[in-house]
This record gives sequence, C-alpha cells and structure tokens, in this order.
Amino acid sequence: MDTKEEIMHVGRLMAQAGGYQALNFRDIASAIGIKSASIHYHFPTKGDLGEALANRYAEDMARFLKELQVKHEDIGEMLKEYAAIFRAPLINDNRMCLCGILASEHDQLPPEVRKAVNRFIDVNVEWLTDRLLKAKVERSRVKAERRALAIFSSIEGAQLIARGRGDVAAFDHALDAYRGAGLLP
Amino acid sequence: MDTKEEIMHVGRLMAQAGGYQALNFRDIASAIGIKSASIHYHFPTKGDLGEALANRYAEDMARFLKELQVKHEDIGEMLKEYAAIFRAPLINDNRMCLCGILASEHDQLPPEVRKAVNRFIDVNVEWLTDRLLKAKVERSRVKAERRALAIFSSIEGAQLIARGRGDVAAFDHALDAYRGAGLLP
DNA sequence: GAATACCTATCAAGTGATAGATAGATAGTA
DNA sequence: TACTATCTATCTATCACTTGATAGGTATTC
Repeated sequence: MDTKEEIMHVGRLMAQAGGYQALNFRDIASAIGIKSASIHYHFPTKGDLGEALANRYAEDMARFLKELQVKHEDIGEMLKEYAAIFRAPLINDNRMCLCGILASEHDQLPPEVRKAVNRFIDVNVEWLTDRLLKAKVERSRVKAERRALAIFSSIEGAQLIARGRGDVAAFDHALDAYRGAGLLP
Repeated sequence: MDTKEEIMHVGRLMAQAGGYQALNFRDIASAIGIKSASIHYHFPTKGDLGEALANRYAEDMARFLKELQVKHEDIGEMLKEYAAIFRAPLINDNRMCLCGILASEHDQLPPEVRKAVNRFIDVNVEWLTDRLLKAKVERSRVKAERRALAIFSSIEGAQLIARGRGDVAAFDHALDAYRGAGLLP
C-alpha cells in the first residue's frame, strides 16, 4: 500500500471514531511513520483529505451495494446484509458510519466534504428506492424514495444511539423492531 | 437571567449547533458580554459545563414529557407532539438534539458528560416504554422497551440525516414513513 | 472583612499550514 | 555513456491561531 492509501486508510478509521474534528495530520502521520508535513504533499488541505475520504466511502458503498443486489433474491435477506454493513463499525471499536458522524458535524465541514456526505446519502437512498420498487414493496417512486430515506435514517439512528450507549445489542434490537413493525421488509 | 443561566443558554445552543467540540468558552463569553475566564468561576472545567448542559437537557425533557402524557388521550397525537420536539431544533438554525449530537462525539466526551447523555436516552426510552404499555401497543415490558428504543433511535436518525441535508422535509417524510409502516403508533 | 463575581494577563498544548532543504529516481540531451 | 534538469516524496523548522486553564487583582455586596 502506498503512502496516499495508508493516509486514507488510517484517516478513515480516525474519522469513523471521532469525526472530522478528530481527524488530524499529526496522528495520521505518526500512525504510518511519516511527518505531518508530508501529508500536505498528498492532500494540500484537511478539506481535501476529508473530501477524498467521504468520496471514497461513497464509492466503496456503491460498489458493495451493486454486488449485494445480485447476491440476494429476497429483499429481506438483502436488507439484512445491508444492515450488517452499519453494524460492522460498531463492533470495530465502537466506530460509526463515516457519513453519519460527518453529518452530525454538518456546520463545521468545508462545503466539499458536505457535498460528499450528501453523495453518500444519495447512493444509499437511491439504491434502497430501486430495491423497494423492484420487490414491489412500494409502487410509486415518490413513496419508495420516502420509505428509503426513512429506512436509511432509522439505521443511522440506531447506530448513533447504540454507539452512545456503547452497546451493539441496542442496534440489533432496534433493527428487529424496525422489521417487526414492517418499516424494513 | 443571571450569568450562570446565560452561560447555559448560550452554551446549549452552541452545543446543539456544533457539538461538544464547538462549545468554547471564548465564544460563549463574548456572546453574553463577559470574559472567558469568568466562565470558569461558574463552571470550573469544560467538562462541568458539558455535564450541566446535558443534565439540564434531560431534566427539561423529563418535565416536558410529564406534561405531554397528561395533555393527550390518544398516543398517536401524543407522539406527534413528541416528534415535534425533535423537529424544532432543525428549524432553529439546523440544530440537533443536544444528546444526539453528543452521542456522535462519544469518544471525545469526559465520562460525566457521557453519563448525562445516557441519562437523556433513558428518560426518553422509559417514557416511551410506559406510553406503549399504557396504550397497549405492546404488552410485554421487554418488547415495549425495544420498541421504545427503536422509536427513539429512528427519530434521532431522521434528525441527523435531515440535518445532513439541511432539509427539514426529510425529517417529516421519514416520520410519515415510520407512522405509515406502523413503527410509530 | 469575607464572600461574590468579575477582570487582566498569561501559559501550555494542540493544530493546520508553509517555506525551504534534501535524497533519490527519471528523463532529456550532448 | 555521462551530464544535467526536473520531479517525487519526504524531512526540519517554524508560524499563527485556537483553546482550556490558572494566578492574581479588583470592585461590590452582605
């Protein structure tokens, strides 16, 4: 892995743990054994790094979701694996979805990072919308979009609160309740 | 309003906008026309201030919820007004529920603030649990608790994502979808 | 005269950013 | 082939700014 990739790898983990504010050049540098000034060679400003991280995160998600939709016939199974993506960071040192934690820092983000966060939300909502339509859980596009946004929001919320409690079970119980109520197919 | 109350008032608004990290003595001080050092007289450390804010927030919520449950017969109406509490900060300069935004900063919080955040979550979940049981939406306490946590999480999530988009309508649509699906009675 | 509530002045730590140097690789040219 | 120029990737050193905190002074009030 070259330096730029290492910076992004460590940077993502840091941001998932502490948000944009906790992302700092010195810690990243020391984690990979270079000096903080060297990071500016790869990412001139912190905003550039944040933007790259959020964009990469959205791209990775898009790629993963494409795989997911060919892997499962049943939408219920598909969304179980979808939810598992958001469960993973919690058990990995109580981290969060990068874009969830960045969304909470909305006001402090440089515009380009904010845009990338919205791109991530769009990737998810659009994918969910298409799945709901395809599985005929919803018939109108507008309704499917709103349902998709609700599903995404509820999962992010479950993650946020489970993290606040430091208790993954809270995430699982919330997801069960979403399914039980019929919010999630 | 005395100075201590002013500090807490301004401090809460600041924290709701930018989180614990954005809470800073100098900005609070200049907003109310004193010097930052003077805040230490009322709150020796930043942790003390954060703790006081989160505790006060939980107390206010508890008081409000007590009023809410006597005001409404129908649980559906009651929870509509409940949801409106979380809508309010969004239209007030795209702010968040104090404890939602603090939860996202979990790792950076002093332990006493973290505890206060959990107290707020408990206040909400316990109240929702009792409402669900009383309205016989759920019969077992365990199920009611899980449903309550799910409702709370989903509302916090709707707020987080709506804020990320800077779009209150996203909150409204998510809440409509929660109701439509039957997650919210 | 003690307690209250503020002030001035200052510190130490952390952080993003920049300037300028350097070692090594690469490519163009005589 | 040998020389030279440029590029890449890093370093050292340093700056400017923000921020929480503290020491010690000063009115005002009880």
